[in-house]
Amino acid sequence: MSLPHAILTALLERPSSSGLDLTRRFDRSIGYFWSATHQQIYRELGRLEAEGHIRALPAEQPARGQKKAYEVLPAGRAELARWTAAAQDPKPHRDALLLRLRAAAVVGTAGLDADLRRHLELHRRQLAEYREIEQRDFPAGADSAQARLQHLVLRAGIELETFWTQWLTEALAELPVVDGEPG
Amino acid sequence: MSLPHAILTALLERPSSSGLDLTRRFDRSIGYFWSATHQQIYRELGRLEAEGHIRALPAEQPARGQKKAYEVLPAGRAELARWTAAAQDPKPHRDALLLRLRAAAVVGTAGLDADLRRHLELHRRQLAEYREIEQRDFPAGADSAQARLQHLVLRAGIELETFWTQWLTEALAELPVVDGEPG
DNA sequence: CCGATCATGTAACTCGTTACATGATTAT
DNA sequence: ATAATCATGTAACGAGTTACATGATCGG
Repeated sequence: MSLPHAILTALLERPSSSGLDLTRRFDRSIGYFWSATHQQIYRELGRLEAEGHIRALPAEQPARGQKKAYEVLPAGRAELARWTAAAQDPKPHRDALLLRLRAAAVVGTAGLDADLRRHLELHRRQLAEYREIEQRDFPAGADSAQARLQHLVLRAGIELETFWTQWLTEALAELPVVDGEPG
Repeated sequence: MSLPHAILTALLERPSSSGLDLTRRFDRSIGYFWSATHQQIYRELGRLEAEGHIRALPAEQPARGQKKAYEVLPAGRAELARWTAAAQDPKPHRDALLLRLRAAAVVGTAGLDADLRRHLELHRRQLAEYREIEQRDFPAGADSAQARLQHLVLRAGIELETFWTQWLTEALAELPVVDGEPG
């Protein structure tokens, strides 16, 4: 149950955003570690409004096709603070790439290298993007408490992408030696 | 669509496993990077059998409560090989812990440290477990192609857990300075 | 016999995904 | 006008989760 809290966070970071505004920010920013489609976001905005956690800003529009901006209500901010401090078990991992390598150990690695190279390239691009954001938004020097936390989260992204580029490079180096169908 | 392929891999690694055998191995081993509950596994075993990818070993038992062992059929092995080599886009990330820190940047970090310490301890234990497995199953020396791939996957787990323990330590070091509700 | 546990399954629900529908606004 | 795109939704489905049901086996 994290999507409503992701939306509350995004709405507090930028009040009076619309569904589409939020959708765009779930393609970057917040979306780097919690993705969501516009269908999910509209559904969840409806629920959050029904629960009294957010409200649509008054604008007497007949809805469909018209922009609709929201703001977080005190109850929504309280719920987000509660959730942030609450104990939560880490979700079990699911990584299709690691699973594929384990499968390749059984059925062979034929044809696998092309997609590994593609993934390596994707991770390199993501890493470059994170580093640009870091230089733009977190230049060296005095930071507010808020900025330090945001920078910490960004560094997690940078270090994870760094890991994946290194690991994929290593995997590709091991692959050709192993090539060909066994059995 | 990775669960059926995770099951095919597990079944090829150890043929004539039952649903419960598989369930137990999805709590470790394969489950370290693709978790699944017994309900998911039984449902998927039914589908894989209906598709002709696996078959129940003959044992004339009336099913309910009786052990039922499966083996992978040639069509299942072919499907696994196809899936392993096929291009697949990486799934968008979802990390509740990073989301919580981003939320904490907005609503404050009060009460967050306890759960961060708990997560740190969990990651330390997981790392220790991976290192034990490495020493037990991959001692230094000549490896088969299969063992080298399996070791590569395990090293990914080790390096990811290493990252999280370091990052959480850093996060906890930054936290107290920031403490208290803003606003 | 009886409870614990092994083993297989059903049912109901939520979350996420994919495809499609509909109205409003803007540029040509 | 009309095509593109902005903006908000509906519908159907599949994967994953939680709670429960049922039969078999084994130790006391």
